[in-house]
Amino acid sequence: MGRQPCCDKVGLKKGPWNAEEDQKLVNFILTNGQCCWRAVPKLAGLLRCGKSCRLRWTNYLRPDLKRGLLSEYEEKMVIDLHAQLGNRWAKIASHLPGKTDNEIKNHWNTHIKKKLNKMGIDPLTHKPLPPPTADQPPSEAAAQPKTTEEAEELEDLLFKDNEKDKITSPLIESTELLLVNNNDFSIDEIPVIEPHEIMISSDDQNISLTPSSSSSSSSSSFSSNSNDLLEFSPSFEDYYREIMSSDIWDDVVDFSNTLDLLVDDCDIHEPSSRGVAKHDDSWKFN
DNA sequence: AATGAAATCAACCGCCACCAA
DNA sequence: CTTGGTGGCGGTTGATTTCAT
Repeated sequence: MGRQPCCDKVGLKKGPWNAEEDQKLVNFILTNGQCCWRAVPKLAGLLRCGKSCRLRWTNYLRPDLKRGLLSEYEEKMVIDLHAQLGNRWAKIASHLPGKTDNEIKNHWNTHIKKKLNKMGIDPLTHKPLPPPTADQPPSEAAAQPKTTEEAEELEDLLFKDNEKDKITSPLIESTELLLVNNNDFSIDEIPVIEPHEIMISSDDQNISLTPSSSSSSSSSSFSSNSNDLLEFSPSFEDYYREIMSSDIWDDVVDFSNTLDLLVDDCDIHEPSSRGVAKHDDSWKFN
């Protein structure tokens, strides 16, 4: 007698989601909110497991997701948080608005791990890897930094130099706090970024939202030294501030109405002819 | 252009924590 | 306290894409 499956898997669809399924799920959740994932597939008319629906929503369809690669300082945040928390991806993701645990986990495994290895840092312990022995000839994977550039990059990644490139983002201040008092700082004290402080990005442009009045005592304005940050149009900023200041997640129906407004103003590109809704195919707003 | 290798990432699986009965 | 249901998490898989030859 084995473990009872999370749901009746007979006749359930698996694998990649298509645009039609996405739409059904989004429509259902925007109309009814998130409740009882087990019941969602049936009520939404999906031949999916409830777990699969939850995962699809949280990792891909949620409107507050910020898709795309992690920015440089988000990557730094991940490294630093990982040093404190280990593989607690959900916890790490909670400090990076718009990013999912899955995304961060994937990014860690595919990019950051290699990067750290290349720089001679053990991604598990965040300590320098032992120098190669005779039995263990040097490999590229565990090489110590050789060039000045590599050493500088390493330094950047590990936040050793707080004075350099001082960034006034609330995100970075959180990390600086953590570094200044690394020994006794609890990661749970890192302030989760408030909605009005969120920086979101779309495909080709990043959207920088300047908080009207910052809740942070040390940061009165949001700015970044990153050149790819652009001020977004006031209309969107106003819109975004409006929806984020309302209790959208307590009352998803309200958000649905707001989204309708957005949809009215934006072109939604139909998913590509490919059956699988991958990345930007499903819901692309102009 | 063809092919195999490597990289990427969405999705699945199984375990665990929490909560209500 | 025990049990069953549910949601959430982290590890892993495997299909797809990209790169190298």
